Amino acid sequence: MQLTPMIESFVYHFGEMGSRWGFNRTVGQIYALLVISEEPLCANEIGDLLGISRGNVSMGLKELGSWQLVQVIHKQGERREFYQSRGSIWDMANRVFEERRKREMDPTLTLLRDIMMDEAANQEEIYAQKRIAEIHDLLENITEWTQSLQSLSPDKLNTLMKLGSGVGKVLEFTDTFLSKKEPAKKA
Amino acid sequence: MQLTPMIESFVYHFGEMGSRWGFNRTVGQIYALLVISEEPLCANEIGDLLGISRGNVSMGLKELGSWQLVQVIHKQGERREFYQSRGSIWDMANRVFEERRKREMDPTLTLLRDIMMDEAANQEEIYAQKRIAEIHDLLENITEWTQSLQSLSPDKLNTLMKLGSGVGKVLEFTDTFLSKKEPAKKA
DNA sequence: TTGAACTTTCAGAATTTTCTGAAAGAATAA
DNA sequence: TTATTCTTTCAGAAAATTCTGAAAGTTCAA
Repeated sequence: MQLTPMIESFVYHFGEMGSRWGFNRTVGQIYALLVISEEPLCANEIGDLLGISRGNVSMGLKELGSWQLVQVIHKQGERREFYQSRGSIWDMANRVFEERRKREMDPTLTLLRDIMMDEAANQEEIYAQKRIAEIHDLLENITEWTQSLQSLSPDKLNTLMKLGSGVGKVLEFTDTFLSKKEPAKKA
Repeated sequence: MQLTPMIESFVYHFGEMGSRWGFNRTVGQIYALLVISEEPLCANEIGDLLGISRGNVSMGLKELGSWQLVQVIHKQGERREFYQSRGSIWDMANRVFEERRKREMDPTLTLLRDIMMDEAANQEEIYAQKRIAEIHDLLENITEWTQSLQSLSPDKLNTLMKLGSGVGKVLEFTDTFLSKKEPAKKA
């Protein structure tokens, strides 16, 4: 594999973006490389292509492993380990969401719940709790919603995405539909 | 306003989370403070409560302003400026999404499109372009989808969220509905 | 069991990000 | 105008993060 200008610009940009998704630049670059490489790559090759140390590659791959974004391949008669990105683009997006939820949303929800259970000591805390409850409800909603989207088949997810704002029209209709077919389901 | 243990734990946690949402710890803390304070706060008070320098507060407020998350209040007979969080929790979440989309998704989509336009120089680049196209399509889908969600009324959004995985059932039904009422809409 | 070929770890170096505080700027009142 | 009270800016300090490379660890063939 060689780093042509095209591939280079993709890898570098992905590196910058990576830091927004919860991992650092190098990790992003390593991942980008594995995603666009048809062949699995070994650690040395990754280090050479990106111009980073062997140790750094090792750390990066470990991190990507913990996100379940890469897998190790063993080649016939090779002692080295080769690395490959796992699953389809959709799977990857799902894993990133999932992982971020676990690492960020869940602890936040826990903290907010704890605070909501505390006895408010004064007027200020009463107001604070009210706001915190709003935030908690919003995050909980979003969390549950995204989780249920993830459980949808890729096929249905796609339909939903394609609907875009058309989802508004469907909803107008849905109220009646749901209340007839399944009274008091959740809302 | 005083930093009771309850409020402190909220503010600090929000600070940590803030960095995940595109701004740094201090900015997150300042924002948390403004969100749970019923009264607008002045810059000095914020600095004192958080134990950070006056200059840092100024930078933080500027940043939050650029995200349109805070607004300045002028009090009768006061020379100081007071700051307040803007809008409801939903509005805030929307602004953060919006801002991140502009800063991260849009540039990425542009880059990916550029790469897709390039002539592939060899087999490797052909494969790379294929993958890049997949990523592009996914991101574009997500971007359009979230944008159209944002244009929904809070009311409808709420219904949608509450639906959770029930959305799957609605979809089964939707195919027929949409193709009858609006043939060849988008999907 | 040894040695070759690899991987991982981690202390300290390098880099990047954030923060401070002094100085400059702005608004207002007298 | 000047004095006062606030805000902003930004160079350099401090802190946090990331990276390197040498050493230790692992695996396997012979």
